[in-house]
Amino acid sequence: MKEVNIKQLAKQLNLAVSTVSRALNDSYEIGAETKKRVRELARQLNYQPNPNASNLRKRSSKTIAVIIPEIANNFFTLVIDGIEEIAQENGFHVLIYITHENNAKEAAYCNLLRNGRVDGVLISMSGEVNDISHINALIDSSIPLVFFDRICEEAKTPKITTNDYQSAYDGTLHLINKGCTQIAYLGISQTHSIGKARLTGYMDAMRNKGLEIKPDFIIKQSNYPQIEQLLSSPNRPQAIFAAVEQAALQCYEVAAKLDLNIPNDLKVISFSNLRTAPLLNPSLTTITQPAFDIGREAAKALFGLLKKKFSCMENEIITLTSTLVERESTAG
Amino acid sequence: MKEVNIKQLAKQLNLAVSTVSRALNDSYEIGAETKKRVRELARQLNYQPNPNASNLRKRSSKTIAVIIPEIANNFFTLVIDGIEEIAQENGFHVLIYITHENNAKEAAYCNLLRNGRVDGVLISMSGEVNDISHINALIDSSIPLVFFDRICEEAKTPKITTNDYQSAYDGTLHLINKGCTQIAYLGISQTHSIGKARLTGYMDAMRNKGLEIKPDFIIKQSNYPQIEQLLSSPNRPQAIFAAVEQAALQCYEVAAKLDLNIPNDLKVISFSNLRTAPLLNPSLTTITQPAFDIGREAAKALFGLLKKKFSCMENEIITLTSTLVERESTAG
DNA sequence: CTGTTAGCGCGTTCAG
DNA sequence: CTGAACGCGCTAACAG
Repeated sequence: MKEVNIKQLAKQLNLAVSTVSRALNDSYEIGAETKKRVRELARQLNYQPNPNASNLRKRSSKTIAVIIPEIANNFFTLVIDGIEEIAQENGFHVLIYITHENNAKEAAYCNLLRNGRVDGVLISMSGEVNDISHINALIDSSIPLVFFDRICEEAKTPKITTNDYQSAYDGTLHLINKGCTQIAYLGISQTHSIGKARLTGYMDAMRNKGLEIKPDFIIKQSNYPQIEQLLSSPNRPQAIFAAVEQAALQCYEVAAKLDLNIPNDLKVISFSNLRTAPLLNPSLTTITQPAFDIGREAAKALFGLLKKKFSCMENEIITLTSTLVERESTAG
Repeated sequence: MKEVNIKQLAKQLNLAVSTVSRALNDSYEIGAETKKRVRELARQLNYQPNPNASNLRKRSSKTIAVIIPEIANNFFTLVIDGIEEIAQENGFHVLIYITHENNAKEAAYCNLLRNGRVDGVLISMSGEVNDISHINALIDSSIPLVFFDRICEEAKTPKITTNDYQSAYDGTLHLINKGCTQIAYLGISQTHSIGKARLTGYMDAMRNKGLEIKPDFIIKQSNYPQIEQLLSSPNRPQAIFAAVEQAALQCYEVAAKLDLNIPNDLKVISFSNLRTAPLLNPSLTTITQPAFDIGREAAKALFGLLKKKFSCMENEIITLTSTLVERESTAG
């Protein structure tokens, strides 16, 4: 109701609007006494500058956008937590856009961000096709951009990622060292960076240990029917390498249906980022990404670009490390 | 780089700025032919109206804010998912603010939102003290507000909540029916609505079944030392009622340290909202809130207010229902 | 140190 | 149906 603006402040103080503006922005050319008076009244009237007017004039919004494929997912949740922390430190606002793995939506959102709504963008790409023209459009509009997790190799801009290849390799090795030779791979999508890296890590580990890679044992787009077929076959795998938590979840559900005991009948290892690890089923071995730090690093990289007024010029890649955790202490 | 604005469009089309503006906004007073020409060029030049200018003029931002105590928490994650879905349908943008249970931050954020940055606010209150002057300030600025989960009883504005009292009551009853008589309560904070409701539900169930409520068994601010003391005592409880997932987590960690077997030595039931339920430890019985729907309902209520141009006038309460899930099928 | 003036990019009168 | 002019609230350039 009472939309108090700078003009009203000026009138009440018998000052010019610009003086008030400068006082509020702590300009060096305003007397201490005046500043005090201005601030006093501003606080009293509960004055809040209109960000639209201010942004329009200053051509900066103190806002960043985070574009992610999904949010009901512990990894992205923790990333946001990290991003928000850094944004908060820098006094920035955070817009969230969820693409639901839909490339068209991703493109639409990028377009909405091309004109002053945000100063920079953090993005983890959707799994759908890889038309990256919307990314390029953003870069052309000189909006600083940082990729995390599901990165776009081609783009000349910073990227934060984890050692997906290596941890997939290690995870597979972990199963092999437990005596498993028949290991199946469950993925979700192969069209994004991490899908490829994880599958390759799995395959290389198998190959280097002289194990056969059965085509039937590789499900790139994990789904119930295929998992059920896989697990109910007489020569089913001894172990599952799940590239995403979702796949492990499906696996557990199918195993329950088929009365398969995990880990006795079937060992499962999965990428998973639950913070509530002790509440996890002890039969599940997990590979956990440093999600919170990924968020922090991505945000830091973006603010680095913003401060240097550089935009998308340098394309360093920061790689963080995941950790493997086995829970069942003394099973058997 | 190429910040294309409406003026440039007008020049290229040999039209007045106002005509272009009207064409883009599909005004009835513009000819079909002109509209087509304008849109053609706009698309071609990848024109995107500057939202700051537009918002300033229209006094509306097509943006809502979501203020939550934390995000590394499945409940809030799912709520955001629901909110984002409805926001997306309405073409709105979503700003996220995390207070980390800090009332001062909550107040600061509310103040930032008082002047045109957003058209409405969805909030779940921090657990700290209950100074709600910032809430009232928001309402005074006639910014529509909707509470969810951790509501503020006093505020005259819509509230979305779950049947916390009843499900805490039922959960406690569940433990009692399993033969437990010594049941401890672990909470986090009593200063918000759900803390009170859940504790009351627990107490009423105990009382109605004629069971003693031991003060030692009620830990309002769950923490490791107190849980450890509780569980290592010779007359420790037979069961734990955890009002939040975090408390259950602490409980599992302490139990592991003390070599207590769950559920044989200790039964645990907890409010918890993991979507990946099958990956949960089967010994944990959970009460799950319809988080996604809470988000959707809250957002719908807010958009209802926005459309009617009402702001905070009606204060209906929508109550959704949680579900209790026991996992261990045939333990014993 | 302070006031005056001129836009930022857009939507919206008011004329034609 | 279209154009010219004004102003949203604020900051920046130019005076004094």
